[in-house]
Amino acid sequence: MVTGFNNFQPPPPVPPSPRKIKVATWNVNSIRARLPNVLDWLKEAQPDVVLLQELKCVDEAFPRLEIEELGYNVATHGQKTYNGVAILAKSALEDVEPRLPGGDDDEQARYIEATVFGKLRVTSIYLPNGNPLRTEKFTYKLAWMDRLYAHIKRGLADGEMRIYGGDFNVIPKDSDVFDPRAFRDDALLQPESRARFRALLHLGLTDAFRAFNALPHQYSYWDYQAGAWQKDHGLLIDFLLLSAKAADTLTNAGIDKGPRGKEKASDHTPVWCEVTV
DNA sequence: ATGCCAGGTAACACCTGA
Repeated sequence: MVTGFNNFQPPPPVPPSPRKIKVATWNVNSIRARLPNVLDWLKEAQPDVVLLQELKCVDEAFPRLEIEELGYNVATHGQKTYNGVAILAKSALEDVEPRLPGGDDDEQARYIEATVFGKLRVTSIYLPNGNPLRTEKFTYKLAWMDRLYAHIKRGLADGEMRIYGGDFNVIPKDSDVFDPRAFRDDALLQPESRARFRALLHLGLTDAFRAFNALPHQYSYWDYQAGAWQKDHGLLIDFLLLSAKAADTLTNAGIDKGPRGKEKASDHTPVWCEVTV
């Protein structure tokens, strides 16, 4: 409506415009051995949130300063020699929770979650490998997956934006491995492991990569041995699983194979997605 | 059937990984 000269009102403060952010997961196989590769990739790929696994060091030994220098806040849950997970974010990290409930005597550092960008709950998961079969390692894997299922089911009840990312150590389908026969007796391919992974998806989670890429034989891990990388003998075992509210904003996802081809590479490569917060 | 390769720890061999 046209009004007089003196009716001008300043526009209301511009609401913080929706921000598209890149979230990635990467099993680095020792953060100290991988630090140059990780720093190079952070500068190049510019992710806003990074879920790391297999730090292989205690919290005090994590190269916090070098990563903070690139503009990230850091939350770690490490332990000596094995496992260890972290969250990096170009926002505050709120309500950091370093444990998966239900394992009172579980000393393995395989889980950390935090809220980033004030509204997105992210989790870095290093799911147990479970090999060899018919040992307590496999039963531990399945029990851990049962704990994860219960925790995610509770978490999804509030309908908020959540991303559960990490190394799930499950090959969901035969076409997610170069040769399923070679893994017939491997914990990653067992029906019990696969059923539990499917059950997570059936809670209503969206596999970010698979929302954009249905091709078979797309991998996130290649063994160091037997020229697996050169022959593209890989596995798809790293995932970003999004709650419905997060998936509603999902605009892209992919696997960044660049880091796997570098000198001193991790055996895993980053999986990423873009969401809006 | 086993080692292959890589990292960590500890000690110059062994464990774990997937």
